[in-house]
Amino acid sequence: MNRREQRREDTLQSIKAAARQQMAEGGSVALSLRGIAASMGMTAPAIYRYFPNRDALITALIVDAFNALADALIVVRDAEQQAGAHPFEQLSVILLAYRDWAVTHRTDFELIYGNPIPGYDAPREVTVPAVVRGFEVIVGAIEAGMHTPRYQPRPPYDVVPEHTRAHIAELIARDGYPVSERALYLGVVGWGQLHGIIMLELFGHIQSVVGDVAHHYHEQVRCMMQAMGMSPP
Amino acid sequence: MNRREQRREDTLQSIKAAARQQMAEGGSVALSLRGIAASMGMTAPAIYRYFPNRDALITALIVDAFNALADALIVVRDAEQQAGAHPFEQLSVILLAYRDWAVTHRTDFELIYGNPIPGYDAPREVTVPAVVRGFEVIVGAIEAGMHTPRYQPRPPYDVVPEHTRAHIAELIARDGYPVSERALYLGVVGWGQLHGIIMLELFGHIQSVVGDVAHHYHEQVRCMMQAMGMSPP
DNA sequence: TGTACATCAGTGAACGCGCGTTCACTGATGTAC
DNA sequence: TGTACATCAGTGAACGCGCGTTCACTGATGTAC
Repeated sequence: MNRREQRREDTLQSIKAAARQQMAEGGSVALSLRGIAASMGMTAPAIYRYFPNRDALITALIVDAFNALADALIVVRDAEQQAGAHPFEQLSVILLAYRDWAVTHRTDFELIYGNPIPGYDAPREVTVPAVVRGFEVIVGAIEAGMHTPRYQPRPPYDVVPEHTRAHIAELIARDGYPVSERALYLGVVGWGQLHGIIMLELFGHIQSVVGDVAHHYHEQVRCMMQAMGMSPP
Repeated sequence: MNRREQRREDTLQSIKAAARQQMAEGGSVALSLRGIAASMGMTAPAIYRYFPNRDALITALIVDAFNALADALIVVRDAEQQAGAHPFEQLSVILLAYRDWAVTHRTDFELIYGNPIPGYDAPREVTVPAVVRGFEVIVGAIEAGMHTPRYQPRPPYDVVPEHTRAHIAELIARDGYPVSERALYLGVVGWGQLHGIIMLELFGHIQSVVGDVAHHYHEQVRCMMQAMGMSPP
């Protein structure tokens, strides 16, 4: 990488950083090439040396966000593994990290899980693998924990509803996930439960009811795991 | 109401209908006074006879949406009550109606529960009572059911975590809700769980995992109620 | 090491567009006598 | 019932703004001999 390539890489990262800054201030719709360029002391057409158009920039931001979220989960998972934690302890910490990332990077989280940007269609072949990377961390911990004595199946989460089971089986076969149907099912059920709290928190609908949302979330992770039979030691 | 007043009322409703249509096509950010006027065959300044500015129109749309959602829940609640259904059956049907409204009025749902519109701040004194109206329907059914033998408290949802309990107690005292702490707690917990599924569905993140989302949601309502001790007859 | 040429990041002007909002106005609808 | 006046919905022109994108260009950086 010579000097020119280095500078190009630096500028590219600066553009994305400026874009994130812009989103932080006005939401994901506030993204504008002219605004980004202005905040960098450049002119708008310069951006076109780095991205063919606005949509390409948005796609890059989305992929970055999904990967950053997955990275954050992997980091804590690995740290827990190093420390010899039980998979269910890993899972608990991973789920807390999930919310943590969402609230500390709320703009990125809104970008990937909030309203789609009008006039922009995320190319699924690019985004789906990035989503899966993060989701696999959660499901992996569930799967690992299910093979230990601490997993005590408990109704109603001891069975996978037939209709959903059939669909999940297909998905596992098609994409070759190394997980059981039940682990994937419990993963998506748990994901849905916690995702709701995070969305309500991000958009300010739940604070007035529960007070400290971090506390409430932590409590719900605990309750959910208990209800699913992933009991504490 | 004379002819002029009638026409005024009609036009006002037409403006809001056109606004909803616009949102349906381009998301809540696509809302524009000029666009609305154009779709009605009017000129933009005419809108100012009905709303002092764009924000006032958005506020009206938000309040309408919250109320429409609450109305939808109340309608099914009342129908179930007429039919002599047990409060937990009412609750189940109410929760299904919640998702139903969200997917059939997805634009309105996004407007009230999705990304805030940049540059717009919803006046809380107007929106909060509208939110509460709907939430009360859910909590009311829980409260009623808790006084019947079909409620069998079940861990971990048999206790309200102390920190949250304190906050909820304050809220009940301040606003004078006619419900118990536990009913409100179970309400907000359940709301969070189901809200997540709806948001994931609306933004297309869950279909590829579970297949039929309506079916999955229905199943999760059942599981959640069972886990909370609101068992079937 | 020095020179000629190629590459390419960034500029500045321009395009056509849609936006919210204001203002002075026209013409229809309603009211008072 | 008819007339004079007030009310008010809607128009058309205009404002200043920011947007994505294009184009021909300048000048710095890198490469080949």
